[in-house]
Amino acid sequence: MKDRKQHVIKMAHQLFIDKGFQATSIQDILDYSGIAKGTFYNYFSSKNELLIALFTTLYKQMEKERNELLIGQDPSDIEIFIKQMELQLEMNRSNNLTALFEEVYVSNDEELKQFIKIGSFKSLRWLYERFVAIFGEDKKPYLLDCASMFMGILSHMLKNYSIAVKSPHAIHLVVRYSVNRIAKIIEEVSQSGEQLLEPELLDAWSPNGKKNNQAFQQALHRIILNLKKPFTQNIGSKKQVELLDFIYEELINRQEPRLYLIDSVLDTLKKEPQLKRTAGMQKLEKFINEYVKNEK
Amino acid sequence: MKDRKQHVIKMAHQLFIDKGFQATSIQDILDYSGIAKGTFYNYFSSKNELLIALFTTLYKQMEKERNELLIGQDPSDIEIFIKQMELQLEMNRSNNLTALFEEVYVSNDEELKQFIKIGSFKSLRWLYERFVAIFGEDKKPYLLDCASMFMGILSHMLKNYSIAVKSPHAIHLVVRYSVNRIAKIIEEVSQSGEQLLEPELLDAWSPNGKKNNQAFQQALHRIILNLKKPFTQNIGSKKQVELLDFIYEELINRQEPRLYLIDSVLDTLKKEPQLKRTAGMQKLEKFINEYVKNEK
DNA sequence: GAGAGATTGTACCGATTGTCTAATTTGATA
DNA sequence: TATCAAATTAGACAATCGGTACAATCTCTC
Repeated sequence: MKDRKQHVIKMAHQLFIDKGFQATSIQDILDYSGIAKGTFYNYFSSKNELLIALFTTLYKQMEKERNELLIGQDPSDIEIFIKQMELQLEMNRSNNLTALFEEVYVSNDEELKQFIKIGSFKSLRWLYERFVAIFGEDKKPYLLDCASMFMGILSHMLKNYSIAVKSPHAIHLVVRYSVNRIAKIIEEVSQSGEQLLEPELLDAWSPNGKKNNQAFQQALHRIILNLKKPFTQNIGSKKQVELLDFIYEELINRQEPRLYLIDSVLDTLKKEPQLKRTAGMQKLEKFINEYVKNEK
Repeated sequence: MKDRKQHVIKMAHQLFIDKGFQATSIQDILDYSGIAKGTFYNYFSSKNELLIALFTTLYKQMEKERNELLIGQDPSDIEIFIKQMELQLEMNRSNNLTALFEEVYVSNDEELKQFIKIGSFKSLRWLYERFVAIFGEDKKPYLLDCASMFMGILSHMLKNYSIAVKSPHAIHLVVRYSVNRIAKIIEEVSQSGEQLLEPELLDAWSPNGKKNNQAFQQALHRIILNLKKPFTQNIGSKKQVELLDFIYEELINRQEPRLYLIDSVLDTLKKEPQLKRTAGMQKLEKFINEYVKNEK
């Protein structure tokens, strides 16, 4: 069951690499992975959901391998950092991730956009924290600027250099070049004192920012409690209570609430006669849209 | 007639800004600009063609205004350059150009992709030439690297700063910050001597670079003439001669040879018994790959 | 072997791009 | 002013796509 779903993801990934995301129709995926349409929509609620599932597996794998490079090593060793960057760029290349990203970045699906935005935010944060470890706490005020610039230098130089030179060492050369540049920039900005982005912004951007807010937690708790009421006496309604608790836990405790899961659970709950079209459910949806998805 | 077409472009532009390119259907454009579907397809062969027409007008306007800022001014004055960058970024912003670019960059339309690629290449070249004027001829070997890095720094910092701070001065601050950084980088790389991109690459990338080369034209002419030989006496073989002439014209006269067309014509020609697997055909293919596609 | 859940195949819906055509309007010329 | 070619219109139409619905079938577990 689980491996079958993974198999579909894998086959779709292959098609996306070959033809691109938009150009791959669902029928292509069905044919290529040998499943029926009904099965597909049993696994994923849409083509975008499949893409999110694909991204998630790739992200996790990348994070795992990237972190393994650090085990037992000195976090301030810049050579380790270079290896990490090379690993990530190499994975991007072999999975055609940059192309997929760009293709999807401006999609019409709000959920997908959010997902990508969170992904790029996370890698910016990771970069910032690595910079702190490498260049020292005293440079902190400038390191978010520098992380952002490093991303820009790296991506642009890699793109242009790859066009110019077909070399298997492109990634290696560009990473080293970019690291040399950013090291000098860090020296320079910490002398001139110029700064654009305060590192505190990371907390504000973080999905946790809102969640650490006391008012947020209380409001959510109140809403969920209210919705659970009709079920608390009825023993047969354990499932609904569990679903509501799940939403609460996911929003409060999970670093990155899986919005697609929450949406799915909301859908399930909305099918419940006792919740369908109630004011409480609408309030919950509006609340999530407002404070978690930052919409409306 | 002409102004009517321009009117459609203008209306579509408005819709693209409001809803995005993908999300705007042709029907939307028809309704909003009050024309019939037939008229639309009389003006543009597709929605992508319309987008290219829109980009073209915006490009021209941007180039015009940007160059006007230089009239009667010192080209090495960095303040003028800053004004030029601000102008371009401001136009990007007000026209939602960056979003449109990204949305379209990975489209499936080869022509559209080529168009965008040429656009970004042109602005890289412009930036390089401005840097030469500002930072001096002696820095030339490093200025293509720096132009590329400047683009990266600028776009990433602007994106992140705009997310962080809703300020009308965002563009102003980010441009100045980026210029300060790149100025120091130029000093630094010209001391360390590190280089990735040779400025000569600009000529190789340029559509005109190779084509203005006398040797290129003569060689191509010789190859094509050679291939036409078997057909010149036979009146029934007009088509093959026309196809060969087409390739020649397309490569020599067209600013951006439509490679997909040429490939298609080559395929057709290769099916011709008199050309199939001949040394001449192979020479032509190799020639095109080498001098036009910059491959192998 | 009975039954629940997963899977299949297929028909169907609505939206979209793009083609085609017959009828009508416009505009320049004689 | 009359004429006629070109431009424009309205809409039917085909093809494709994402997604829904559902009855029939298969698989696995108790």
